[in-house]
Amino acid sequence: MGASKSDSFSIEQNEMATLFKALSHPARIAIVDYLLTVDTCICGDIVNELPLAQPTISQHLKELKNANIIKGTIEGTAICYCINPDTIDKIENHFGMIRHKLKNKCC
Amino acid sequence: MGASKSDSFSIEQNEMATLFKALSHPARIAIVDYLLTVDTCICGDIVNELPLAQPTISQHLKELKNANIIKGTIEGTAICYCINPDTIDKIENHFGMIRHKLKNKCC
DNA sequence: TTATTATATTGCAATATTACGATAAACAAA
DNA sequence: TTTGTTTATCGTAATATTGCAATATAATAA
Repeated sequence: MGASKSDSFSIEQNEMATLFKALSHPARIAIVDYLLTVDTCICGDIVNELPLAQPTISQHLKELKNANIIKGTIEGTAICYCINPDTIDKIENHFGMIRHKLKNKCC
Repeated sequence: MGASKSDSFSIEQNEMATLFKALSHPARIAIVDYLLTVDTCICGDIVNELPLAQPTISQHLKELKNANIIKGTIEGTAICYCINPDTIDKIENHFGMIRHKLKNKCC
């Protein structure tokens, strides 16, 4: 088939899968890394930082934005992209839950 | 093209992307969830828990194992799969780093 | 108005993923 | 041995992802 049976899983499971999918490509990890090293949030020069064409980077940015991992605000002609700390919190909480449940396990 | 330009990114970036890709499907999130709710680690019955055929689940387990998110040890005819806490640590550390770097940002 | 600059969208080819039936492999029990 | 039980692999169809050239859009500058 190819399409995932997302109906069969919980909303929470689908949400987490969507977040991880947004982070599942090295270019998108690199974009997040870059956003974290730049002092200001003005980030139109990501194109110069990565070995990918502008449309490809625009596409990766869109996926990160759709997943709420970054947010972008228009700043004249440029766009200011930056990390959305709320989503980072969400992912951290998920792993906190995993860590908590692991405490009582045999592994 | 379709293939990602993994050569162009750092080893660390590729590693994290691989980990997130392993978690980027609701069925694999559900498998991790299930492993966390079961007291013992004997997990051959995941097939009964998820609405997917046995070969599909075997494939998802293989991907989780390749990414070191779970480990499996042979237990007679069955296989005991369980979470690999080391990999959970690795992911948590990554977000710890993100959180740390975010402290000084404008977002 | 006409550039110029920054970003997004479209369209398409190459590749990867997902799902499952059929089958194989490995092992225990009868 | 044969039978059943458990897990893995093969083959294949349906779908999704990736990357980029070409083009479009939007805002500013001249």
